[in-house]
Amino acid sequence: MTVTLADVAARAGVSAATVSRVLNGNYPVAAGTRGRVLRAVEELEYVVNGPASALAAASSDLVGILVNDIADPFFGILAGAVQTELSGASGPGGEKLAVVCNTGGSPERELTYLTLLQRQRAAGVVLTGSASEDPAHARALAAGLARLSGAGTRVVLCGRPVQEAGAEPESGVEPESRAPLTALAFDNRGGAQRLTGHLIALGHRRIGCVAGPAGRTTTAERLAGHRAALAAHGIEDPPRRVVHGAYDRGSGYDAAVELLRRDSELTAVVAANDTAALGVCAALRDRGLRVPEDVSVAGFDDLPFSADAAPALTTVRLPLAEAGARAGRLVTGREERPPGGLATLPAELMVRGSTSVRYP
Amino acid sequence: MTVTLADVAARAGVSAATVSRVLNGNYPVAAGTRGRVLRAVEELEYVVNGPASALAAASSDLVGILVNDIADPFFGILAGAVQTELSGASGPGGEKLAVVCNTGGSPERELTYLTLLQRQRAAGVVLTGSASEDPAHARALAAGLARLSGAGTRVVLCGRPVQEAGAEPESGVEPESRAPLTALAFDNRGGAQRLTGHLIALGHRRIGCVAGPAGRTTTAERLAGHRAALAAHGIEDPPRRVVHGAYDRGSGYDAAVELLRRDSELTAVVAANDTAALGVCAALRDRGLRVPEDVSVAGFDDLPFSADAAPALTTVRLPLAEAGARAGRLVTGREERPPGGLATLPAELMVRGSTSVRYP
DNA sequence: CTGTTAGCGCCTTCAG
DNA sequence: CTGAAGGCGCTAACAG
Repeated sequence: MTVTLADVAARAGVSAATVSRVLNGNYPVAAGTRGRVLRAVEELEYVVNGPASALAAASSDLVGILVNDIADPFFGILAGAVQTELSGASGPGGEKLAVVCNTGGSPERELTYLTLLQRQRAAGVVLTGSASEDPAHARALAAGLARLSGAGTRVVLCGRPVQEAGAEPESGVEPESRAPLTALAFDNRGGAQRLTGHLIALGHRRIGCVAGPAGRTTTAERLAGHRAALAAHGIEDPPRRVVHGAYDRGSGYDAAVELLRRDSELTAVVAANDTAALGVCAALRDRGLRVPEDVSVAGFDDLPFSADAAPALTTVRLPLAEAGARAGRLVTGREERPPGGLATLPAELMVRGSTSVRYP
Repeated sequence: MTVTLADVAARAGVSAATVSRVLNGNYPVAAGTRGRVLRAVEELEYVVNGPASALAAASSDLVGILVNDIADPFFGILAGAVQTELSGASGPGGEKLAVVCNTGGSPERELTYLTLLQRQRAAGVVLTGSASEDPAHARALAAGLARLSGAGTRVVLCGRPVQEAGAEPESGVEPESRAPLTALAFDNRGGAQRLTGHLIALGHRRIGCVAGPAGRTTTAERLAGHRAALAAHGIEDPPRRVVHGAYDRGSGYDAAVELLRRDSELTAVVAANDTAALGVCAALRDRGLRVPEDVSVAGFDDLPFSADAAPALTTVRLPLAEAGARAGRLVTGREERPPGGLATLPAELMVRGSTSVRYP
């Protein structure tokens, strides 16, 4: 019914082995033979059976990309950049397919997807975004990644701390068989510190913080940077100035309302990301406060729409496209892993209209 | 080395077939036996070999999603919604994996991905976004989709016209073997017509149009709606009032500059989508024109950030999440296909601050 | 309910 | 440079 390698071989008057060789181009074949085979492929509209070759060759051309939420441009940009590099991978193994897995930030789903990808014998996996800080999950994740590595899958962390990278699940495992992890981290801490430092320089002292979801590494890193800036200037930082929330507009809105309820004298707010920052702005406006005249607001990530918000958002730019592209090259083995397996990508302060000197 | 079904069977003291049966849960197995098998699976950390089972069962659990650009929230939302439904597919075949393919709007890449997905024996494919209007590509695409359908892959068009749906590549093909295509279309034409109608009702007569990329179905549909509204009111529509461009901010900016160069008396501009509309706004601002006092601007799609732009964008809301979710259910066979295989989703006019009555 | 028996379609030594 | 043969790991009839 469906045409197979054997059909092509018969049509071309050669053996199946020869057809396989011209198709994979990994072995010398006479030009004439190759031509006949290729013609037969065309005529029969033959399409390789991926599962069959994956089984025989013990390798597939799937690459998994784990993201919190593909609808969020932060991850969309990252995933798109990875994907672009995958399709450019004409080298060893040719075109790879990107399997995008939405974890929704759930550690359980993260593990589930890791297993699913291992089941597919994925050639590589890129984990993006923040990780859970829960030790049990960190351990389970490290074990899962070790199993993948052990199976020959390349693992790249992108925009994640390296906590997993160092995990050594079992001694006694032959090191050669384990591809080492590679990590691309963002300088969240430094970026946050510069951002809050910028607000302090503008005269702000009562700075509210809409932190990201609790228990996640990215949240912790950015919060640490924020606090470091405050501490460096001897500014007190009572716990009531920090509210945790998700990375969406509604959370930003609610968090801002809560922060104002706790302290109506705030003159600035740093948000978990740009989307939340827009929610903060909306909440302020709804309460009759102007941005930045009454309250300065800052975001994080510098997503494309941030420059078009009104006022344009002061934020911290993360090199998402570069990070994704690099992760894509690393996971396909087209780029050498950085020394130590870890590279930190810069976070650049972008000063725009949503922050200004404190007026009162 | 790597643990197989046979290992699990040995450990549990049963045959490989039995292990397969408990794992797939598609055949009765005694509770006790099942327990022993499951324990063995745990102990051995056994993970099914996807390619092997796909080969034997002649089916995989991969679903392809073709998008123009996953970094664009329009597609991110769509893809995310599809994906969410896939992981909820615990029914027949269980969890499906989403393979996201960025075509960049290139018909060639579209065909390439279709072949790649056919090679993987994908369980289904969802094609999103606009299609090329070129007849040759339309034909090639129809042929490709027919091949997929013929191989048992479910095909769903989402936010696409049905031109492909009717294609009959070869007579003589047994109809039963071809799963029929299903299409979910947006009412682009109606939405555009209402949008331009809204501007006309506000007194605008010289309305510039930043249309999407030329030669694409979505562009054509929206432009047709725009023109229908103008025609309905007897407003002339010289060609110079329309400029084509991509769906990004820069294109919107450039197009606006060009439109103003051609006619500095414009009082309104409708853009290809929200992102381009923000570019239009930026261009107007840079030339000292206020939105909406001097020029009204409208977008399309109603992406999340549109409400936070300044001024908030008047636009047309497309039910992206609903469409994606439905496509996900259709492609996994969890929802009946609509009568005739085609459903049209409504496009709702959202009036906000970026459009106002024409101030002469 | 469970074991046995054949392949699924391709890759990969090993000869020639 | 090409062909023949075996097996990758699993599923799907058949028997029992």
